[in-house]
Amino acid sequence: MEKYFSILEKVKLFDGIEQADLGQMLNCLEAKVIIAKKNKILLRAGSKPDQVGIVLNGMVQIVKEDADGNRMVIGVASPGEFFGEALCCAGVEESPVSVITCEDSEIMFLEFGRILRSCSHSCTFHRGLIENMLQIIAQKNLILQNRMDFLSKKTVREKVLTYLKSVAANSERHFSIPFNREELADFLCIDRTSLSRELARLKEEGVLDYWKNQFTLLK
Amino acid sequence: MEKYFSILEKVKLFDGIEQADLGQMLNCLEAKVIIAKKNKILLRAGSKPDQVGIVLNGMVQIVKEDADGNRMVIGVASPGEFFGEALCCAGVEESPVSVITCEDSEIMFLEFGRILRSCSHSCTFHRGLIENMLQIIAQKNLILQNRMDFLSKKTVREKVLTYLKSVAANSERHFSIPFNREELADFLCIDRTSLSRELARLKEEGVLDYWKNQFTLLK
DNA sequence: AAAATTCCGTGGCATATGCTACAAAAATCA
DNA sequence: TGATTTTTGTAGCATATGCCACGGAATTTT
Repeated sequence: MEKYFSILEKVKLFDGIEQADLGQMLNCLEAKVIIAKKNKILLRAGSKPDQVGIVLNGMVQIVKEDADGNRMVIGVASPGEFFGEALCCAGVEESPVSVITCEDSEIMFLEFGRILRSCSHSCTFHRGLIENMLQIIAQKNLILQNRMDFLSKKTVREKVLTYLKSVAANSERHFSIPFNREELADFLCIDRTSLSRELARLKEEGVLDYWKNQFTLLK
Repeated sequence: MEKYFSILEKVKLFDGIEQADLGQMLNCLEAKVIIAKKNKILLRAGSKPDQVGIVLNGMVQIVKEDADGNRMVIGVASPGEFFGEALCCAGVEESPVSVITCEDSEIMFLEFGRILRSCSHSCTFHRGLIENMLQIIAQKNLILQNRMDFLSKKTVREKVLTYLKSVAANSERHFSIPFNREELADFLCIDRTSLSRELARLKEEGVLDYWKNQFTLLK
């Protein structure tokens, strides 16, 4: 297990846990590491999620399939990130999503029940784990909420402006965004060319100025 | 405090807490009840949220104001529901939302820090509280996630079908929804008449049948 | 039963938007 | 440097969609 310590250190769930305690903790949580080939199913939709997965290396996709069998990727997890935690915490019986490796990967699984319930050794880190978990999920919550703010807008213009303003709120009138055009369009769930067109209009109207991923809100 | 017990019983956060423990617990959590007139600000955007509010009676709105000062209602809480929990758990420093009474109301406030950290009396219910909190937030998470699924669709048709399928997945091909047309349109963030039009098309094409809020998916 | 209100569908209309195709610019690579 | 790929903007087009107005049906109130 020790060889994974360097990556485990970066896992948010373990924030504040002493490196020295890591070994005992993993033991207590019944940590198991599996080596998975590409396209291996780690969690099957419909089954009950009772483990939290941590990506040690490689990459996994969280996918959802609708009734017609169309596969939709709703998220990915890279090394240091994890999956299944919200499902476990919510206590769902049938997972609405599947989790699949999209590269050869190493995955660590923790028994969720062991995170919540202190073991007989009364390990001191359980409280920290739970607090971290609470914080992680709550933050995810806020991100989703925030994202809904502009997804709920009807027009392209509103979506873009709402997004840009929400970014600007945290910084200056001049700022850069972590997306190129296509990614931004995907993020806002709109067509790329419609986005470009609307940005051009906004610039022409003097509402904002931009160059590549650098934006300035005017007025 | 005792007069509030009947409503507190229904608060999810207290699931599994014995009625007999309620008094001591409220004391431990530094519960305070305030009586607020309509339009009283309970949490001001920009301030640090460190209390969880429980609506005992009346009603509150969770509102967000954009840079232009447009007020947008993003949620309400009725008796038995609470607010501020996700913000506290996430540890945000500046609340992105305000909370305002929209009727004369009675509100109970709990110190969030007291929920997380056991007090010196080592009250037995803390663990239960935290588990409840975790579950509540995680479930909210899944609801948001689910809602994003159809909000992210581009066309009215896709949004409606995705929504109806997600409802049908939990029941039969024949089912009813908890919305009338206008509410459904609001929920899906589309125009009501566009919704009616698209439903008419889908019926004509034999994709589904409906009467009021009763739907049947065909094919 | 009459009146008022809510709910729902339809038609007309302007236009915003998705889509395709293409080209210029920028970035990356050889 | 030259070639290739990626990124971005623009134009044309068909149509889906928001919006307004209206009317009928259903429901509630008086």
